[in-house]
Amino acid sequence: MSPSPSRRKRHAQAASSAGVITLKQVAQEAGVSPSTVSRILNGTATVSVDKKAAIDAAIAKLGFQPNPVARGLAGGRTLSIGVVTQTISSPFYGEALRGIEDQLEPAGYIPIFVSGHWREAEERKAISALLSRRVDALLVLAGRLPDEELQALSLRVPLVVVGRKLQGPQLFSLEFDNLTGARLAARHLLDLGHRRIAFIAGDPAHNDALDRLAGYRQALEEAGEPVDPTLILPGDFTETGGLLAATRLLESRQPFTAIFAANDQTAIGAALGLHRRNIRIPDDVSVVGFDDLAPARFATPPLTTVRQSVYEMGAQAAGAVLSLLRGEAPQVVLPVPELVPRESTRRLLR
Amino acid sequence: MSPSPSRRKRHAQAASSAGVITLKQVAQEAGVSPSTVSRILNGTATVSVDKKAAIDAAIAKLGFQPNPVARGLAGGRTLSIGVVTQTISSPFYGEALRGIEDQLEPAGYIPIFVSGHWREAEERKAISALLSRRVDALLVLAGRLPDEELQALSLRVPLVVVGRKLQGPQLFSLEFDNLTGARLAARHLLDLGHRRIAFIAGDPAHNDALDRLAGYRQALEEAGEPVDPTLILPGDFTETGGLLAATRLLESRQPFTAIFAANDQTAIGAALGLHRRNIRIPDDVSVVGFDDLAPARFATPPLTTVRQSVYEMGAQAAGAVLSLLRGEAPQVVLPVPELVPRESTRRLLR
DNA sequence: CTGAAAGCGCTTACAG
DNA sequence: CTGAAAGCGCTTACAG
Repeated sequence: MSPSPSRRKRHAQAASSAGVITLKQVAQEAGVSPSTVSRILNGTATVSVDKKAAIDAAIAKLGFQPNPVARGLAGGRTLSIGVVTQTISSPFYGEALRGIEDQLEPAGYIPIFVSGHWREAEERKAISALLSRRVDALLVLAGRLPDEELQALSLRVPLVVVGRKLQGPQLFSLEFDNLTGARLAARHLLDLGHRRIAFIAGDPAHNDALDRLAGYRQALEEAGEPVDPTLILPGDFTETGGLLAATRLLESRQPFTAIFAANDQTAIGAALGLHRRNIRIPDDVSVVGFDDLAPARFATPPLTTVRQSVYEMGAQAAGAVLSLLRGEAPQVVLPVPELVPRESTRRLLR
Repeated sequence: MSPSPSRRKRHAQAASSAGVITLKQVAQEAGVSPSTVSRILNGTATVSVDKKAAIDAAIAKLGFQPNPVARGLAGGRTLSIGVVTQTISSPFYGEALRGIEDQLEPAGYIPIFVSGHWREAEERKAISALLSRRVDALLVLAGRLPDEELQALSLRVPLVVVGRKLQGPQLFSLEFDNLTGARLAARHLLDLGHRRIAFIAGDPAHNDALDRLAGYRQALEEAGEPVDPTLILPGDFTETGGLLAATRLLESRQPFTAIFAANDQTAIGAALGLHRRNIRIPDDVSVVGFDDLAPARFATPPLTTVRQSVYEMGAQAAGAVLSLLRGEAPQVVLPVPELVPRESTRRLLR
């Protein structure tokens, strides 16, 4: 008997995914060594023209697709990017993820989305799971992790952060111009003659929220209007938060003629709160949102808001990741925020 | 000089992710062989109590986390599940993905979401990318792939499909009870005295859409009402589709007192169409949606709809994947559809 | 320009 | 119950 002649077959079941072609088979077909195939695959060295042709032909003929898992193990690259999102089901993150996906796909990278749910511990866990899967880079959308922690993280893996101001050799961040956007929104209301303008804030742990509040204040100050703290209500970027805030505002009996909400979802919740008390938009109260996502466009009445392309933000962030991976300095140009007047605002009648 | 003494260090840069602990180090620390560590990790064999204790201690001490990439290569498992979604940014898919994520996470699996955008070619490409990454199973949400193709796919990899009726040894599918749900919605309108009830359909390539239409017809027939084909308008499950359909309906000058839309997004688009013509909901026309997602709850007025837990659907589908992976027959119990009456419908006044 | 060989970090028949 | 060894499918210094 020949000694263990079936050794080769031990892993037969690992290849259960049918007749998967390996690099080795391509090499055989092309009459070269696996190393050479690998090299042309990775553009890692110059290869003679005829061999390249033979290999290309073999790849095409066999329909070879390199196994990213093996590449990951051997080369330390997995062609996957870990993306830490907060609430995968919100329209905001949905748009951003779409931008990321669209940008990464043509480059051959695949995003792996994990939700942090605005909880520090969960974000940390998500990142650890992503790292253990050897993602090539990380893209963190907002969240509550301390800046220092992200800074430290970027020592281990290329990192792009949305909604912070951070930088480092392998660290890049980008932000909307929330301040300008919010000033636009508030000024729009001021221009329409509104003076008692309430603001429903976003999650205070979120830079965007802080900047939008600052923009609101600034616009009022620029117009020489006092900032009345009783008109500033807490919110959390959700419809429920907006509904609650509007209800509280109404109960406080503070006079007001307009509401500027920190995002569209908040504005829509607030609109419902007004509706419940038979207050009509825009006849009785004007409402402005922020983001210009689908819910704003299709609200009844359609919501005046500030357009920030969340999709573009996602795409640019993903582009920055790709730059970092190539060892280049990311170059991003975000579209400037723009006011989109629709039917939820109107001139104040005296 | 000793011959190539630095061989060992060649891959130093692969371990760039800092001091990653390997299984080998755990074995050393515990004084056992790597095989044994692997075995207790996988529960693959009974191991003596003392060794197990030593290994557990070593794992804890070193903070060892097995490398899924290596596990994938060696064992043929990657602990990742490929999920083909259609529009990652829609509220519907957002909810479903959340359910999937929540179900998979505690089991140690990670979902990899890829969008098919309702295009056959893209779905095919997505699946191929997922397979090349050696996902352990596939979860396909709706889409346009022919049943036969999915059937064939399930020969290669465990497959769960949402929104079809398919089965096989490694194939499982689950569906909402759309027919019942749609009958509930239409009957609600009939009970309120409506007779001229328009229906805005969903994407006809989608089973859900067909079943909802069938439910609408059935309810009318049961009530002895004629089904008027001029009151059945095409749609595509989007707000824009709903808006267009409502506009066309109005322009057709067909009399109607209620609209049943194939999903919430369509209903919201239709509501905007009515609003543009100064038709009030529910005073002039009643509107019913389907799904009960956030946009329905926070619409103005809040939308009467049929509740189908999309989240639960996602979670159950993911649960089915896990069952398949364990070699068990999936056991799913979907909540029954339920009518949620809100403010967009009211009794027809004569 | 190119091949042979070692290695990535695991898993798993084999053989006690 | 457990170890030594081969192998998963690649990549990459080394040495021509």
